[in-house]
Amino acid sequence: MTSRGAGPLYQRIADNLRARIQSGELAAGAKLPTEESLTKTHGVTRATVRQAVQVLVNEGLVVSERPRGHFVRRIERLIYRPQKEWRERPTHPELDQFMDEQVELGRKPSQTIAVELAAPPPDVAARLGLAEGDTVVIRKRVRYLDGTPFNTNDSYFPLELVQGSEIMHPADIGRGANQVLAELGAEQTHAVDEIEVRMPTPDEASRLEIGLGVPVAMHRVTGYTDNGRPVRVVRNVLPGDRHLIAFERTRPAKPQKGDEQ
Amino acid sequence: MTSRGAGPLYQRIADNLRARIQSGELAAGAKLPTEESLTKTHGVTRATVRQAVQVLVNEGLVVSERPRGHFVRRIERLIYRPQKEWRERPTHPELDQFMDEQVELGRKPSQTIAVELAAPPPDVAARLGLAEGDTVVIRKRVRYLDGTPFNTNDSYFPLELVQGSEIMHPADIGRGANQVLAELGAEQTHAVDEIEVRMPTPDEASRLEIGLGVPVAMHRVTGYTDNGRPVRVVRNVLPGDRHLIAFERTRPAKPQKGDEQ
DNA sequence: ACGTCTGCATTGTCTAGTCAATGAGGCCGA
DNA sequence: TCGGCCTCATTGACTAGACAATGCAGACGT
Repeated sequence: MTSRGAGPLYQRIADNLRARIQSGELAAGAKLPTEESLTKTHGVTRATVRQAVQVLVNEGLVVSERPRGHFVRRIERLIYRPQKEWRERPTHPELDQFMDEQVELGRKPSQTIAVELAAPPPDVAARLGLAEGDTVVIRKRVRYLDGTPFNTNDSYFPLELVQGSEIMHPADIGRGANQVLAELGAEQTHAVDEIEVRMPTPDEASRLEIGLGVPVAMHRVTGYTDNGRPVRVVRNVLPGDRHLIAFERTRPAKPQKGDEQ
Repeated sequence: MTSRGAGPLYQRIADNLRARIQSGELAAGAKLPTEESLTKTHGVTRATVRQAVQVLVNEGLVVSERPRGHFVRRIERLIYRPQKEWRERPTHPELDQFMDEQVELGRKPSQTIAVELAAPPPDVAARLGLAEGDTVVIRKRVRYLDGTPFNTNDSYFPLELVQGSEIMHPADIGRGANQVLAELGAEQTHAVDEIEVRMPTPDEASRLEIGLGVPVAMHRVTGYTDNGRPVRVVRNVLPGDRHLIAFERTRPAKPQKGDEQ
């Protein structure tokens, strides 16, 4: 009745609001009508209105700021470049490439570092060629931008490889962990990147202050030496509303037919 | 009371179920207790139980198969390799690299193709250097595996570039769209890949039969010729529960310091 | 043996309310 | 002028129901 179109009432209300968001009538940051007022305009109970709004929250379009109201989510993605690891020398040696880039844009990065010894999770164990009972050194970092958490960066190293090295010290490594690995005779020259897309676990959601309706990308890097030995696994958790992953390719010398990938 | 630990009742119930899933007590494919039985074991009304289950659905851990019950989601990810575009010659020329790989694993791929002329969406217009009022040729594909939709692959070409070519014909291009572009004097030798992580739009969700709690990766490729002209944009929509994006890197000749990216 | 029909368990939708929690803004006193 | 307190609008959590929709299995009929 209010909207033509089929489906349950809460879907129609959600469709109506979604359309108004996409059309720009409700711009990013705008306040949605209160639940109370929606009950009047659509002639349903508050429970139904709440169900409608919940749909939009789960789509990541709307955030709730209790008790101020519901607002259209603002999304600003910063560019995240996996390839930079080997591309550019940081101008601020105490930060890595990602954060370095942000400094140049006038933002204030910071990070926390913790080091622990523990058994590796199954995916890491498999990639390092270890058993799940083995011990790895884990360097856990949370990176912040302007005071809010931005992403996490957890590195896993085989214990025997980095025992006693700077990697086990919970402070920033100015010259980079790759450099330390090289000094230990395990220079990383090859890497496999994997990206997995899913909803955050409750742990991740709280560590990164991720709201409802925001998925994450898990960017996992396995680093290998020249002779194919895996020497580190990094797991980056990137909230979807804050990152745009970008990389570049140039066609190899001898081209072959390729279709529309 | 039922579980120690704080928070609202529905959260505790959700936490309880989540723990049982992660511990393996409720394995992938297992049926959750019915809402009715959960009301009894936790001493709450059905509305509260439903709220708890909804949390798990939105986390992507649980699917509802009405009216059979709720089940622990099965996840199987296939490896998706953006770099393959230029790497390997397909053994089945009528399919592209991604599907080709699946044939080898004994799965049955198929696809639908539609071609239309329309104005480009803003992100595509920006990357092709066009105005939003211009016209582009859009080749829309949906790829299926064993009968269920797997991902979508929409290519955008400037109209003047491909006018009258095979690209405008809604059938498979055996030798690949890249080859056709080359024959038109616009050989693609460089590409920029971007990956955006978000919840699917309702359109995407229905086109790909994506359930609640499953995010997507939007993999956007902008292809350039030798002299830097953008000649195509491809938008791949990859449901997160079905894909693992993978690519490889080798360190360039002159190494520079890099930190733990 | 085979199709059809019917009942049923289970989830989906919706109503009508109550009370709690919380951020913001205004009021008031020092 | 400034800090603290109070009010209030709004969302969050929960109860107690009713009825609809739908796959499946078992009964039934041919």
